[in-house]
Amino acid sequence: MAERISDAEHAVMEVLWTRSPLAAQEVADQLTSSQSWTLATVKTLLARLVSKGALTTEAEGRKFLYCPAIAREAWVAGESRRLVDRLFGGKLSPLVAQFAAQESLSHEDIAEIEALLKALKQ
Amino acid sequence: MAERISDAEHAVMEVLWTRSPLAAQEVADQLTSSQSWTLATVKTLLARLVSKGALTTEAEGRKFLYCPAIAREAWVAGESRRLVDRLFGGKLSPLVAQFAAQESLSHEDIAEIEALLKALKQ
DNA sequence: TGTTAGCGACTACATCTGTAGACATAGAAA
DNA sequence: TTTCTATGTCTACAGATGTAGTCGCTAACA
Repeated sequence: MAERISDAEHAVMEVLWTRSPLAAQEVADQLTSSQSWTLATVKTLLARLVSKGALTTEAEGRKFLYCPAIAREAWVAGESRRLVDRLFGGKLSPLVAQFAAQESLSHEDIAEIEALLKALKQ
Repeated sequence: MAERISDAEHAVMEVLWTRSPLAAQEVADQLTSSQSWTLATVKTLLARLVSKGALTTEAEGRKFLYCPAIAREAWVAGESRRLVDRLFGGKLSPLVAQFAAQESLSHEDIAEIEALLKALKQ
C-alpha cells in the first residue's frame, strides 16, 4: 500500500482527487491543459496506479471509472514527513527557518502559521 | 546543474556535507553504519554525482578526494520548495497545518517556529 | 449483418536508479 | 624486479519511470 507514486502518476492522482470517478478519456482531457500526454500514456499511468493500489476501478458498461483509493491528505502527509525526516531530522522548525531565510514567506503565510500555532496551544 | 539527486546519491552527499574532502574508501566507511553498500556501489554513486556536477574531485596521489560542489543549504532549499510547490500550492502554511493535524509538532518545535516568526516581524 | 470506433490489455523502449562485478593500472611491498 | 593491493573506469542488470504504439474485443451504427 505504501507504494511510491511517481511525478507523472501524481499528476493523474491530482485530477482524480479533484473529481472522481472519471473514465480514462476524461482524465486525459483534464490533463491536456497541464501535460501533453497522449491517451495511451494516461492509460498506462492509470493502469500502474491501479496495480499499485492507489486507484480503484468500477466498471461502467465497457469502460472503467477510476477513483482514488488513498486520500490526498494521507499521501501528502506521508510525502511531507518523508521530506522533513530526510532533510531536517524530522523537525519542522528547520524547514520553516529555511523558508524564512529564503524570504519565501508572505505576510499572509506568516499570519496563518501563527494562527495555527495559537490554536494548537488552545 | 539542477540535476536531481537520487535517494542513494543523497546519502553519499550527506557524508561529504558533514566532512570533506574524503576519498571513496572513507566515504564508504562512513556509510557502512547506515547502508550496507559495497565499495563498488559507493564508487558508482560518487562517479554519477561527479558527472552530475554535484561533486568535484581533486587528485591526491593515485586517488581522488571528493568535495560537494553544491551547498547543502541550496539543495535543501530546492527540494523543500519543490515539495511545497507540488503539494501545497507554494504556500508553507498548509504544510504546517498538515503537521499540526497529524499532531507531529513537539512543544519545542512550536516554540522554535514562533520565535522564528517573531524575529521575522522584527 | 457487416463495419467502425472506442476501450482496456499487452508490448515497447529509452533513461534513471540501486546495486555490484570485472578489469586495467600504478604504487607498495617483498 | 616481481607480486600484491588499492583505485578509478567500464560493464552489467533488474526494476522504476516517462512516453507511447498495437491488438483484440465489443457495442453501436449503417
